[in-house]
Amino acid sequence: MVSSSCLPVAHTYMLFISALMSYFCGIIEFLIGWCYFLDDSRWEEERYTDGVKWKFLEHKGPVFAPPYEPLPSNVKFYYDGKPMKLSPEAEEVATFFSKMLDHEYTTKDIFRKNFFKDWRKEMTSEEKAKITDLKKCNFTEMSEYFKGLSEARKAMTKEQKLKIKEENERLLQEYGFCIMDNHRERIANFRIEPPGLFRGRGDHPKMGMLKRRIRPQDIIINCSKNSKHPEPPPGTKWKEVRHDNKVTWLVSWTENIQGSIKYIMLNPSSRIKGEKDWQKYETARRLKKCVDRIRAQYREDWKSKEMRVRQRAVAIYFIDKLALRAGNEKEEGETADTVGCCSLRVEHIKLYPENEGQEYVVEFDFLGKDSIRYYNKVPVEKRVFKNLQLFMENKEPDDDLFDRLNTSVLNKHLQELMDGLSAKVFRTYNASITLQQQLKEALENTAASKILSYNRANRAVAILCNHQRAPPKTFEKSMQNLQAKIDAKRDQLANAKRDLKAAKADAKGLRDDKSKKTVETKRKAVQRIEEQLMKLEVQATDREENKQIALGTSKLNYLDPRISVAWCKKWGIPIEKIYNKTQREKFAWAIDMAEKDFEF
DNA sequence: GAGACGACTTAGCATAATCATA
DNA sequence: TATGATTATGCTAAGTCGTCTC
Repeated sequence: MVSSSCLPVAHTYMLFISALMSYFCGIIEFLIGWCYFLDDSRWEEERYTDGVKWKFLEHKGPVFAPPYEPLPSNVKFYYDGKPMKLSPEAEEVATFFSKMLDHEYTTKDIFRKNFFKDWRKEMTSEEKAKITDLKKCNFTEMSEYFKGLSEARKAMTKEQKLKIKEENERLLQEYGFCIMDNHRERIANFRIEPPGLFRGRGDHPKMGMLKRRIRPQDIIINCSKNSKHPEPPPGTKWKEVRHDNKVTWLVSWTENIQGSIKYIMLNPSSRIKGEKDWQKYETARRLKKCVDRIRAQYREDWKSKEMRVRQRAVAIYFIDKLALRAGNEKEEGETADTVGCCSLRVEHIKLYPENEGQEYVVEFDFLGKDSIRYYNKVPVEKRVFKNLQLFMENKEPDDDLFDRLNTSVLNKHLQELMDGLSAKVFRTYNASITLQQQLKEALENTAASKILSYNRANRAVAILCNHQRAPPKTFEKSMQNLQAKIDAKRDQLANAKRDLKAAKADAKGLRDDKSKKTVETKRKAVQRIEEQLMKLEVQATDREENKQIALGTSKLNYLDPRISVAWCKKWGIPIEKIYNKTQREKFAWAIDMAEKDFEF
């Protein structure tokens, strides 16, 4: 819990008011709730014990995907060059494919094979008998039709767009919020995922499979007994209505691709998510206090007589030093072949006793989460190197590097070293401590360069955590545009400087007030242009350095927001320069409680 | 201890909304 | 005011990790 000194004045004041009015027993509960609504200091509310997440939960249930609208009769599907009217079920699935025609997915064999197999399941027996080859299917007319619709949407009048916006807002107000205990909370994803073709990442064996439509009878509702239960659409029933207050979800269903459960949960701005987020960073701060001991321990364990201990110790070293993920085992053939630390295979690393002037270099090359490539060459301690050589001895490339280790064993060990410690805490800790250190080291002075140095620090973390993105499609062009702007600004500056020089010469000869004033004006103009130029140059550097790096993920999930808030307060940088609206909402708890002297 | 499962966090991409500029 | 660029938001896949069962 936060110390009472952190409580905002407004909150204290409201509590005082409510204390004064406490004899109005009937309204006291309402008042407290009202106070929390107003001052947003709900992070300081008492927490439940025994895994209870809430006492009261009421919501309106999910919003279902709109029903399928059959194609107009002039839009045709062709098989083997001839138009063919499809049954509504088969047609719907065909539209999913046609909407993706421009995407690389539809050129991939696995995607096409999976799609065709599932599509055929939706066909009538006549259709099934006729449509036997995907290559003979022509979806272009359908594809053009949907492109047309999307163009039409873009070309809508202001009034039409406004109408849609209003309808969305109405839906949001009705379904986008719930009441959890005393608060009206925003729901994250109140719309059920529409049917479509599964888009797995990387070489996913199930890409292209049909993601089926979710119906009310697939839905489990979770709410409190004494709440007004959400109504299923007329003529339908929920699969189940349950009242489990040990979980935070409001709605769940089982998806058909992997058979996993999907949930509707609250928005990151909610009390329940904010508190959890805060807790996560507090655990990472506890790791800071004992990380030296843990590091000494795993270094000691590199020498252990037991192979499993040595493997564990080297794995923790990687997780700590390189911010690798834990690496759970995955079911073969069910998902893309990706790995993390514990699931690394021999083929994923190469050992160099010497490389480019460095000793004991390990080269990592593997696909991690979301099939993002991790490539890194790092020098390691001799003992680690020798251990790795040993772990790889007499193994095939596709054998596990750490054959005596899995995430369960690893996390059990970490839990023993520190309460609440698991592999992912190292990522949070190393990310946050890196940001804090880098911000301390940055010496820039102006607001613009301060923000650049913040972005640099953010970038260092993104690189550590290997958060990559595809370079934006418009990157080259936008870079050229920016360069053109910089060139123009340079010319402008040269002109302004020449003007200033001339004005100075005039003033020297004339020695009157008017020409002195002119010099001053010209001087200011030069100054202004210099500042503008610097700003542009900073922007160009920032953009270039960010080409393939995604900053958002670390900002949102790994960097203790209190570090950023404190930094903003210390240097008088508006928080809006660092966090946009959504981020400010998510980090409201940190903005509320962090002072300029906050230390991670 | 293995394996399945459930609940939750973390992730990149697509699209919508907003902003800047001609 | 239209258009293109940029940023914010939405979407949902893919991880982590604890618990339960055998």
